[in-house]
Amino acid sequence: MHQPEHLKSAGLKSTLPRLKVLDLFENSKERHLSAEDVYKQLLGSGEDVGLATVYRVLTQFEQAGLLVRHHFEGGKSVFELNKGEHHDHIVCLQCNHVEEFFDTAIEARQEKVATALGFTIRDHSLHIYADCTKKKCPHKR
Amino acid sequence: MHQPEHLKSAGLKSTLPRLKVLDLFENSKERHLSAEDVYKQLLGSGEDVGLATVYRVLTQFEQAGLLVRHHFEGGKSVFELNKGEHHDHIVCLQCNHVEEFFDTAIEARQEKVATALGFTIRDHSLHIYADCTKKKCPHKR
DNA sequence: TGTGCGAATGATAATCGTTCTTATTTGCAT
DNA sequence: ATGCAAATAAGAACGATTATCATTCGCACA
Repeated sequence: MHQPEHLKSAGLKSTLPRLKVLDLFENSKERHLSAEDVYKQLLGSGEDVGLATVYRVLTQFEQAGLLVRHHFEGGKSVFELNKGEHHDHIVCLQCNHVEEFFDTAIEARQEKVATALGFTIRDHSLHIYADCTKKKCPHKR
Repeated sequence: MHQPEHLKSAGLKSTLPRLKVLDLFENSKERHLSAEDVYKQLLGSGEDVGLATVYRVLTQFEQAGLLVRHHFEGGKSVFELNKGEHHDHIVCLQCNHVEEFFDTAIEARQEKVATALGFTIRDHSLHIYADCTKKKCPHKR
């Protein structure tokens, strides 16, 4: 059920809080979770973790490449499992659900634009904030 | 020198702090300023404004459409004069200078992607974080 | 040109997300 | 089993931003 190997290969000890957090990301319905989300869900599951530990673990996982951090509007960081391939995000303004997408043309144009301006891209983020066109927003929050 | 009309047409009283802030954005070398930047520059010019007022004024100007707010990485909001036309940003990782660009192809693809996923775009932000390719970063900070 | 009132200000406290500190506990090699 | 470095939990501290509130100011009107 748990994957201590993931942690070990990342040079991290296999501790309870770390396993719990990893588990949460692998089994949670929402791919994108904030530190607060993680903390509350763990508390709700009867786990006894400190908020500070959650923040520390998330940051460590980010540095280890297990998680990716995003800065959406609203001031709080959001994390997701690192699937390896980059993608951008559409955030539903109704329910805050996050949809992922990847568009080769957009990626290519970004490179072109940056090069033309004399820059070498290190990172980028494209966030689209949008309304779901369906009558009732289908994404459960 | 000052433009009380701008304020009046926005439904805002023409007060000293507001005129000073507007002036700063119109005459400052850097187009992109944080609340702290504005506060320090005003203090440096001998003005006696409160930090709270700076935050209040910036938010009011944003709502009035005079300024646009951006959330770059680093946790603080950055503002710029609203020129009317949308554009995206490249942030220099060396000096934090912000360069603006607009690419029709990228904008079009975004619309296409969002529509395909069943969304109507309300807003979006594309931030490219990059290194300047010149030996010495030419942008003064 | 005063005068009054509601809006705007500045000082400071409060809030929010996040990080730091420290004493205690834990994983794990021995 | 045992020891020790690493990890933890609790709470203090932090930086950016917002709220509170008593005082001051802009401005319509007399």
